[in-house]
Amino acid sequence: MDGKEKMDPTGSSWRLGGGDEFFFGSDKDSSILSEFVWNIPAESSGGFGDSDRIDSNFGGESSNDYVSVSAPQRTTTEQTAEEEKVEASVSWSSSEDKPEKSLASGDSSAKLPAETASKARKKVQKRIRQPRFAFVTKSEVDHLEDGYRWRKYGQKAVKNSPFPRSYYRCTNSKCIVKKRVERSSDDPSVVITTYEGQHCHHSVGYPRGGLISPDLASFASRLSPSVHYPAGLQISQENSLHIVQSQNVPAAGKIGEVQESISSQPQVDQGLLGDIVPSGMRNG
DNA sequence: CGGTTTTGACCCGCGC
DNA sequence: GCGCGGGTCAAAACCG
Repeated sequence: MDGKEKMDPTGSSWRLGGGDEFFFGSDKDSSILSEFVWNIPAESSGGFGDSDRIDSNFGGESSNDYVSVSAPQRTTTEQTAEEEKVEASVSWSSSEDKPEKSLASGDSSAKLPAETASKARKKVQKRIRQPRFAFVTKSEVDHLEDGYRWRKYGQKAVKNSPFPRSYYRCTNSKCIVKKRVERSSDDPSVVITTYEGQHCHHSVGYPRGGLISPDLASFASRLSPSVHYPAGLQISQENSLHIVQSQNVPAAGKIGEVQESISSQPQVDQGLLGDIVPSGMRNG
């Protein structure tokens, strides 16, 4: 049971999903966040799901990139009015993930009998890892509204944590985005949300200029290794992320502006308009 | 009635 | 090769 410790809760960084991603622990991020002066106007707390355009390419080419973004957030306070601000730490990572996930999606095989299904399952065992990023959020609600609709498809007890981990999948059949939600065993008030993949559609919400997770997602997804960001971030290519805090971020309540700045990077968004899926996956 | 959640079983990767 | 832990499936239950 304790033969293999995959995680290192005591470390300054956490390893998840086989060590693909790093992000700052709650204890650390608090200090980090304090260095990051991401001021989000209260007016922007209109809602959690206002991402308009989630279109960006994960740097699929880059082998190991780690990006981390930290930013104080405001919850939608749907049911947690006392939760004024949510501190979030975002980290993103990508690895050689091939979009052959369609196989596992079970598109070709319509409905197989239980027998065949189990067999088919054996064949379809290529678990492809999508680029993903996680962010730590201080919130009382574990499942934060992010503008997308999710369907829970599993829940598992986490080893070093008394809290279970929930698995969600985007309800959009064409969207392969998944996310995991779990509470930090170290700080129950912290929720760790891990997104995997990219939405190929717009959120169900509407643009309101709020800072919400999809925005962060899109934001983070645009980041490329060894690139300087207006947010004062610098990403190292050495499987470890470095946050070079230096000044206030211009994220004056609108990550979208930041996206604009970032979009000037190569291979970022080619005006795909939501079709971030690799050309190979795009089935007209 | 359709969509979502629950939950146990199954599968896979990894470390030993 | 084995055991463990994580991730996913799928049927049943649940809910609006």
